[in-house]
Amino acid sequence: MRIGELAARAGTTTRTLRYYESRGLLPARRGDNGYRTYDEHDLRLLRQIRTLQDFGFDLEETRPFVECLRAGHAEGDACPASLDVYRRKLGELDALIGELRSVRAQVGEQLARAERARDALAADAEVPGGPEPVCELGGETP
Amino acid sequence: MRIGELAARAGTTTRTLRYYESRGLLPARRGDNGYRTYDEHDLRLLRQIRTLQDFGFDLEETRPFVECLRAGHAEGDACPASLDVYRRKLGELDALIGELRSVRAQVGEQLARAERARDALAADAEVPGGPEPVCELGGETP
DNA sequence: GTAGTCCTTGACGCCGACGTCAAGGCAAGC
DNA sequence: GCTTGCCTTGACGTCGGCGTCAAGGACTAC
Repeated sequence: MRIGELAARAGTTTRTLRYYESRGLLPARRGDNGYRTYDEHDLRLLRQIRTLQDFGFDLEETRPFVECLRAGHAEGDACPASLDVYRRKLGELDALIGELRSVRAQVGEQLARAERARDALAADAEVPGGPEPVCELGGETP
Repeated sequence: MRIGELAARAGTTTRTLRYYESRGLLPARRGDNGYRTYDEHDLRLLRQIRTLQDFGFDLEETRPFVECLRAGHAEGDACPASLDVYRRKLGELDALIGELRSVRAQVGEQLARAERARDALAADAEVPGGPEPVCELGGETP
C-alpha cells in the first residue's frame, strides 16, 4: 500500500504521514521506485496515533504507544511507559478541567454582576429625572 | 508615564504594550521626543485586558471591554457587546469542559482496561508454564 | 564628554502540526 | 507519444502572543 491509500484509509493526509515519518514516528519502507510502502501493521500504528491525537495527546506522547505496538504487543498500552503517559494525561486533564471550571465560575459571576448593574440602571431610567439610559454601544458617546 | 513604567505597573512588558498598540487595542499619545505617553486611564484599560487574558480570552475578545471603558463607562462590561462576549465565552467553556470530561473518562477507562490486562498477565505468569512476563519496555524485544 | 538607562522602529524566532505550492519523476491507459 | 494521476523532496506559510536581538536616538548623572 502506498502513502495515498494509507492516508485515505486512516482518514488523514499524505502530508501528515510524511510529517510523522520526519519525526521518526512512522518510518516507511521504500519500493524500487522510491515510493513509500506500508502494510496493515502500519495502519494499526497510524490509527493508534490518530486516536490519541483525538484525545489531545501531542505527538511525542503517542510515541510510547507506537513503540509498544512495534515491539510486538497487541495493544499500544501494554507497556508501562504508555500507562505512565495515561496517568500523566489524567493529571493534566484534571488540572485543566479544574482551572476551566474556576474560570467559568468567575466569568459567570462577572456576567451576573454586569447584568445586575445594567438592570439597576434600566430601573433607575424609569424614574423621572433618572440617569442616562443603558449603553447601547456603537461607538459615539456624546 | 512612559511605556516602561506602565508595563511594570501592570506586570507586563514593553513588548506586549507595543504589540497591543500595533493591534489598535491600546494606542498611545506621543511626547515631543516621540516617546509613548500613558496615563492612569490607560492603566485601567490595560488591567482590563490582562484580566480577561488571564481568563483565556484572546485579544480580539477583549476589544469590546476596552472600547466600553474608552467610551466612558466605569466598567468594561457595562456594554452589551461585552456581555455578548461573556455569554459566548461561557458557552465555549461549557463545551470545552464537556469535551475534556469526556476525554478524561475515556482515558481513565483505557488506563483501567490496560491495567486489568497487565494484572491478568501477571497472574498468569505465576502459574507454572504461564506466558511471558509483562513488558518492561526498554526497546529491544528479542 | 561620556557612561548608562530608557526609548524608538524593524525584523526575525518560537511553538505544533501540519497546509500549500513548486518542480520534477514514474506508471498506466489510450 | 501524451495525458493523467500519484509519487518524490524542499521549502515557505499559518496562527497568537509575544521574546529577542539590532541599530540608533533621547535624556540623565557625573
